Amino acid sequence: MSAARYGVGVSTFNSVPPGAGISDVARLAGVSQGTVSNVLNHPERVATATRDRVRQAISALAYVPNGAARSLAAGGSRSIGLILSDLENSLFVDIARGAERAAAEAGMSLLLANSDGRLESEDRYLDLFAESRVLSTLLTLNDDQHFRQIVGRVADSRSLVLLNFQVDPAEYCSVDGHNERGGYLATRHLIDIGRRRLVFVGGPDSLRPVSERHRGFSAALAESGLTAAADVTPDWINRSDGWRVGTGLVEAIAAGRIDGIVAASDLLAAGMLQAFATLGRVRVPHDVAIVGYDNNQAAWDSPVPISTIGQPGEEMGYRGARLAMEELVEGDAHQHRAVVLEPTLIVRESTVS
Amino acid sequence: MSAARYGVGVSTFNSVPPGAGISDVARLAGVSQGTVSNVLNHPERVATATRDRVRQAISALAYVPNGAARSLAAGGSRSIGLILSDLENSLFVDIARGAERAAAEAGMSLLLANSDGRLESEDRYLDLFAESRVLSTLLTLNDDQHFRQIVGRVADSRSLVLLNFQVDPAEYCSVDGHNERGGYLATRHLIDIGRRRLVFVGGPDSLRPVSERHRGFSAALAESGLTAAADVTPDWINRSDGWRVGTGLVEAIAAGRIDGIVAASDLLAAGMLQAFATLGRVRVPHDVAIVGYDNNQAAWDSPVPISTIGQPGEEMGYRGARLAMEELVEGDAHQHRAVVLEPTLIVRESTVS
DNA sequence: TCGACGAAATGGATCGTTTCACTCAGGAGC
DNA sequence: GCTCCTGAGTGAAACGATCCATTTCGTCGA
Repeated sequence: MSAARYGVGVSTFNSVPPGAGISDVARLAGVSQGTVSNVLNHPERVATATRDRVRQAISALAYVPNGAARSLAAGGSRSIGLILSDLENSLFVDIARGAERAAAEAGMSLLLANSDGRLESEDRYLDLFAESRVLSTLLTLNDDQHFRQIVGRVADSRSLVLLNFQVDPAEYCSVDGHNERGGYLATRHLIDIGRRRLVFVGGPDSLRPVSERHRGFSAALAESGLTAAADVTPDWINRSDGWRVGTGLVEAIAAGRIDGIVAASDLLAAGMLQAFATLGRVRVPHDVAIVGYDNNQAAWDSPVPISTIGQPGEEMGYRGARLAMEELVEGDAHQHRAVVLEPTLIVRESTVS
Repeated sequence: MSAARYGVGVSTFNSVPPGAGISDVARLAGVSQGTVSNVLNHPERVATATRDRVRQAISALAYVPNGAARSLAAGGSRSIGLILSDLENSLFVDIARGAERAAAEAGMSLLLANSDGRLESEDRYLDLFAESRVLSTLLTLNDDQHFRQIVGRVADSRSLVLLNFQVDPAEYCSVDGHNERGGYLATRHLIDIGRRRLVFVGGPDSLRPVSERHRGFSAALAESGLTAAADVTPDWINRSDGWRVGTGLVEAIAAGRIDGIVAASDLLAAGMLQAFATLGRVRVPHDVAIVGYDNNQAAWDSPVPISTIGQPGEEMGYRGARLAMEELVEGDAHQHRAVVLEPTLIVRESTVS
């Protein structure tokens, strides 16, 4: 978090005509400012009659409390920030929904931002949130490098909770899906339906969740005395990477050297499926069974609905926000925690017809 | 916008330990507060040497300006708010991206909120944004009723721009896709490829965009001297509605009474496609050609990629934010405008094989 | 009748900035 | 040598709430 952004150009916007302030309300209701403030924030301290009078004045003047003044005087906002790394991915939308629910329950509000996975945006929003004095920031992450860079700059003690990324509880709180178990479940499922020549189609090892899923894959194989039929590492985990990889695998599948694929993401799986469908030499699940990961829209929208590992996105968001709040309440006594959520296997037609 | 939300329960969070303030920086750099403020906001007013000294002090203390105090003193924030009605729909994600770009270009920031299409959430966030004194709010809308309810409560003069919804420029600025033209384009395309027995699968008429698309459909038919083969009005425009409708249409299609469908949304189209695939009596596009609307992920992820009408979502967000800013700059001289963007036909395999 | 008490309301200090009227050097022009 | 500028920096008054120590007042018990 850089200490400041210098030289913000100041263009000239006409500011909003100031509406009624708390003092106007107080005058109209014939009470002091303090009383109006109490009606707003501690209604129980104010006698019913007074309260009603004040409320009437409030509506009459269409008074809207000034959040800035409130935060300043109260020494902090009542909101938490959430920086999402990919709004296209429905997992993150679920996370947002869960976090918002937790915030609403606690009477707080949630500020959203979309970093599109770009380090500089993550940075910018971290700054912005710091300036807004949000009580806490939730940050979704999937890249080890980003993690290192970011935490290097988070100098202040404001609380930070990482989502979709597990870190040493000595450093931060985090909420993550159990990626290793997910990889295991996917692989186990393929083995259970009789597949033996399995491949893990992953992505760069810098993507932490991917490498963890890979570990689960290997564990399941080892457990059954199998070894991987091949190892495939696309550049990234998007649909187009799946397409490329899929094209490259057709030969091996047609030749019977591969009969099951664990993909590190649904997009990857969907891309492969498209490649297979286009090239036409491989039928799913007959010739090869595929399991994806994340339970994205892409998974059930696919030509052949894709079996996948469901991540509890909403719960991830909810737990993350709760964790942030606990951290606030407990203060120095707080011990960071790494919450790990269980993934679930969702069987669709890409593995059993 | 209700004047206030009463009785917000106040739970007790430990507030963030206050960091260095502007006066600490000033002291360390040996200048006045005013000068520090100038370094931050009007660097050109400060001599280079002084400027550097101040900046050093800023990093040394890890000073982060307090946004609340800033907004309070400056009489307004430098952000605009955007309330999205459906994060699952990629159109809205595009809108967010466009709005953010416009904001960033102007040195402003964008506050996001997801209303999930619920009136009460739209309301709550409108309130929240009003308290945050955002300069302007962008609101995506698709329902006539919501529109009426909302504007009834927006009492203050703060600027509001409506997205994905066209209104009388006497009332508000708005940016919308040209839905009638979109409906026309879709229908024209079907006619051009030789289909004659066409159906519009819509949704409740309260959904403004839907009824407009329907108008375009009718216009295209009339132009070619055709009449609609049937009229279908599902309860809503989601995948499940498509499924239901699709099931109901199979008979007519198989009998050759329908050979082309214009769907009011891609989800609707995708649902129908799924129904057809499952029931197995109808082939797309051989027996029936389908055009969707929105160019969602669902459209290209579908078993048969769906021809669709693309909405310029990113541009919609960008133009909306620009409009909001113009409104701010022009002040009273401002004339509301209704920007209407051209949709484009995207041909995929659901209409031509 | 008086004092004590508690609930209700008061009013001013406070939060951390921005803004603006001002002071102050020092250089240019006459 | 005098005035007049100009660019750089100062310092205190807002901004609009919250907070809290204090005052007011009605009631109750003795």
